[in-house]
Amino acid sequence: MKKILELISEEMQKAFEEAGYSKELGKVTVSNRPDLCEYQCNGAMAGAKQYKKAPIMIANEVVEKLADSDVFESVEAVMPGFLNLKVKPTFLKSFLQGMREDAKFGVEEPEHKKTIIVDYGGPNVAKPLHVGHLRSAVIGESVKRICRFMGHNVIGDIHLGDWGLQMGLIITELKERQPDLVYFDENYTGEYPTEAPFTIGELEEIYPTASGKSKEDPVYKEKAMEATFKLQSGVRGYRAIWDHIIAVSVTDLKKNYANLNVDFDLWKGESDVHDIIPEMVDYMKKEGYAYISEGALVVDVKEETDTKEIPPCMILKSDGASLYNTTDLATIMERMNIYAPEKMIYLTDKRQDLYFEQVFRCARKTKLVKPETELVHIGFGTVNGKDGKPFKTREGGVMRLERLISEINDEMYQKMISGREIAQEEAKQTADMIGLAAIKYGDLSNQASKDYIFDVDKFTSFEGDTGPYILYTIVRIKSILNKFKDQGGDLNSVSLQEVTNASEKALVMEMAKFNTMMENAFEEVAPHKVCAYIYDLANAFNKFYHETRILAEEDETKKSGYIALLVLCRDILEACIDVLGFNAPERM
RNA sequence: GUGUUCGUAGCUCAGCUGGAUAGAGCAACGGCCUUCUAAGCCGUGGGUCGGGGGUUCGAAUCCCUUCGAGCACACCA
Repeated sequence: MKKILELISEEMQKAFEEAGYSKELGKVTVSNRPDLCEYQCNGAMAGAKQYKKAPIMIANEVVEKLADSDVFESVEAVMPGFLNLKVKPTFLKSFLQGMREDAKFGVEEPEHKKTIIVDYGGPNVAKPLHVGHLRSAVIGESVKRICRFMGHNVIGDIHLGDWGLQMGLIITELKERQPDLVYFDENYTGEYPTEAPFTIGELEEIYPTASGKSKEDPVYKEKAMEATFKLQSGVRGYRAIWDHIIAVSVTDLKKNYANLNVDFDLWKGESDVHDIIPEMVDYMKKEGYAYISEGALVVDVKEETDTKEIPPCMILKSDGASLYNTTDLATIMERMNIYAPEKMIYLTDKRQDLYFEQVFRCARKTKLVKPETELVHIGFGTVNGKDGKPFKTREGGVMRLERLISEINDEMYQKMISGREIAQEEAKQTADMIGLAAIKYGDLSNQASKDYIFDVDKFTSFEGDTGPYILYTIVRIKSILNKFKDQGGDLNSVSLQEVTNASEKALVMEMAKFNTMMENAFEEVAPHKVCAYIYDLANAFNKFYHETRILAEEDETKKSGYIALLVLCRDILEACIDVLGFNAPERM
């Protein structure tokens, strides 16, 4: 289905051509002066120089050609040469009808369905999730869903940090505490226990302890590195402990991500590519891409057009060990082999911009990917507290994600139960939904690349441009539709009508922007555009709502049109919040 | 030092592929609930778009310069 601006522009372009001007001038945009018109075209001014004519003269000639247009209700030429446009209700009605009949409200299936891998989440096993993990999860999930909505084949990969020194640290600390565990007995040949010798709570305490010790004690650090090496070289007992760590940790991670309404198609980790690293390194050496520099194996990624020095991409450290780059490149290689994606989108902190530039260049240069494979890094800003510094708890510690969520949800719960009768269970469930919407919308409505202030007070006040406001609007619509059904109405038999008043027309024009907006959000990988859109749409609806008596409307045809409009509006809003990764309750 | 991102209302942010009077939310002030959920709606005040040049009929938007802030610059991830 075409976009509304395309249809309007086509009509305008025809008029420009008929008047003897280039059709490119007929580009129409949404008006930035809604008090004057609905859409505008500035082509007359752009063409003035080319045709050596006053813009207003060109504009007047174009106006004449549009005298009996099916699209425009009015076309006015205004000094110095603006073309101010209003569209006909019949035109809007048929456009909206098209949206209504389409499962994706006018978003077309792509000509070519791409396979896209979204790499986000990136938690380390055995470490609890904290606010820093929030953005990757929330933005990544939304990016994944936007791509999916656009009709592509999308794979979300959590890309666990499960293979580095941290694993050696945990194993070392475990050995210090429980040296008699069977895993540390080199002569043991039997089966290892199926139960892990620790809980998630213990694991989360062990890691920071071990990490602290290794920073102060070189001997301890040496042990941890040795343990890491033993693990990576396949020592049985160490692998068995590692399996436990992963199992315990992943179970906990799944629970936490589920609370955020985030789910991954792949739970791959750095460990998954460990075995193919030698193969990749050999290939890079053999093809002459990689060489030894200052003891380390590197690939040059400089380009002539660079305005700055780009350091080479390091493949192996001078001690021969692999590093982050190595696993990322090996992961790219593996993904190309298994899934052959046409696009890979990475979500990490924006401080890793240069790093990903190096990795992407290296992957291209060494032909791990095809020349046309798109590699995209979306770097997001840090989450700061009200003071502008990285977000902390009131006591100054790192804020765990679980705690953050429960604090917000508790606030929502209090709001739910104050001054009204509601079952405790329903209040709890609804509070959780609203809390999640508050957190996610609060994050997503900011541009990903910017740092943002995570202000708990702001999030729990839920007035204005917030997730709860969006949910509230949806709930309002649902409530009206439910009443309509209670009064014997049938949602399937209502039909759209031509708009009759200003706020209704404004609402319809907002709804009509949907496919344009979604395509734009996809192309720019920008969930915040979806947020901005539903905020505008919710505003347009609420204004319409206040000016219009819907259920009390006596003209049945008109009422039918209102209800049809509400159904479509609800469906669009719900499609949008689904893409953002949250849902609306029935009541709130 | 080099590169990079950014600087818009008291605060948090949109707008940036050039268009008419620069927009929201919060905060402040004032209206609107016997009528479809007031977590809402309507209104008032608040700006040299960091500064200075330039391109253009027209610049918050593009170019240059300058000031200020954040971040990154091979053996961490």
